[in-house]
Amino acid sequence: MSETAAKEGPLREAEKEETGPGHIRQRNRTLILTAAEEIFAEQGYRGATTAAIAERAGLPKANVHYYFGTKEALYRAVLEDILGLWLGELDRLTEESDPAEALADYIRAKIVHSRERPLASRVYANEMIRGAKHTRDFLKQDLKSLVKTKSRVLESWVAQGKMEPVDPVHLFSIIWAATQHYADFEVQVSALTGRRQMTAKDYDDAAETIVRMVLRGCGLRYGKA
Amino acid sequence: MSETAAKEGPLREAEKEETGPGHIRQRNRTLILTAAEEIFAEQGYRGATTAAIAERAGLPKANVHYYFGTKEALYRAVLEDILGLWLGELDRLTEESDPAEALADYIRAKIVHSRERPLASRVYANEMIRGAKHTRDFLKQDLKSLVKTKSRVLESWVAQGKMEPVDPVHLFSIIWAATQHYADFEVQVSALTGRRQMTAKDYDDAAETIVRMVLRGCGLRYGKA
DNA sequence: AATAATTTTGACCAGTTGGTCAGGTTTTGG
DNA sequence: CCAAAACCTGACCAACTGGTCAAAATTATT
Repeated sequence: MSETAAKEGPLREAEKEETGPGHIRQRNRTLILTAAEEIFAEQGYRGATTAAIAERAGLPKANVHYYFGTKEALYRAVLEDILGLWLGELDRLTEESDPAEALADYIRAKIVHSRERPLASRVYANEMIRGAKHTRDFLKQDLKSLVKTKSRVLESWVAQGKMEPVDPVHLFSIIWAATQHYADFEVQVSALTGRRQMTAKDYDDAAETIVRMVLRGCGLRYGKA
Repeated sequence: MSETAAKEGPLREAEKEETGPGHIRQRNRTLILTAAEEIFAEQGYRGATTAAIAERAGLPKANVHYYFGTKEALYRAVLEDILGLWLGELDRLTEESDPAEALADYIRAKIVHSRERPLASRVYANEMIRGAKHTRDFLKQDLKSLVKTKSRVLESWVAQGKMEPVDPVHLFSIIWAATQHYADFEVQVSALTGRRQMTAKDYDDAAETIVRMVLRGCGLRYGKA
């Protein structure tokens, strides 16, 4: 993991704090959540064991239960962390913005996400594959209404003559599928490129290919065509 | 599951046979493999239990071990079944064929696959997410060489002036991601459309949207643009 | 310093897991 | 019809599972 190196201030981030009430709670919860994301991503929900999570976090198993109670509660906490990241990313799609620019920015941002937080993507993918039992409400309420809102933005773009009509659900599905693929199926992509890991250029090329297909698919200009 | 109703002949399929040596083996192995695909898709490798597979197959657990030995061997058998399906689908991409037609056919065929065998897709997705520990050789040998072969087809299309250059790895990645998304993330797509399940029209619309983006992304004509 | 609140953790438990096996039943081939 | 091969399965096991708990250690508050 590359350091997100902001210049060291007196207190770079809240989590840098090492005294005060609740600081132990904060630190250990973060340790456990990070470890849990790794284990859930690698093993799935049922395959993940609280013992493995505890070991990865460097804490005794009983400590994990002290902070999160049950394995399911911990899983939900991990998912909520991830969904927090997911939402609010679509902000750049507004009626005023230029469709080509906004969509391209969004796709590139999603690819950055796949590169920087692949484990989060994998936990989410696992949750969907298994039927989204813990995420039903999020899907049917938050995500659905968000997509509905953004659909109106797309409609307004079409009405303004800025782009061709496209089914919004399928547009978003394709963008999400293509971008998250590089997190979830990284091992397959790496096998095909012949490299052990994907490089920064691989991710950039992926983003540009997706942008090109999506923009032209929406009747927008990209490159020479 | 919709019946693949071919007219009832005296022996519609080999598995219809009900006598002869090995017919019990054949029937039970199929029962177990089908059940295993379901359970592995729903629960992942570690989450699937041999007891659950046995119950779904309608057989005692010991019988599962009688035919497949270990859970891992059974999992490998399921994967091999699936990979058999995957390969050979790319046959329609040849130097002589028309790129737009061939790619569109391929995408539509993949979507049909997502609709008809979503469980297979989910088992495979799970395997990739978890690092492809049982599929390394397939990826690095069979799949890689297949993509290399098809890359040359794409190159020849470009050389013939039939299409613009596109990175083949990313092209296939996007096609696979987008098409398989409708199997793996069906619950998410359904939540967004507001229907409990995707309809035949949903799959058709999905396919057309993907075809449109891919063809235009490759500098090929689709629709009015 | 004394007390209260929080945190830590080894030991423990009941239920589940993949896998085994011996002794039985059924099917097959002659 | 009979012996051999194939098939079946209840009972069992050691390892592991999520979760509990009470006593101890640490940290916060007065």
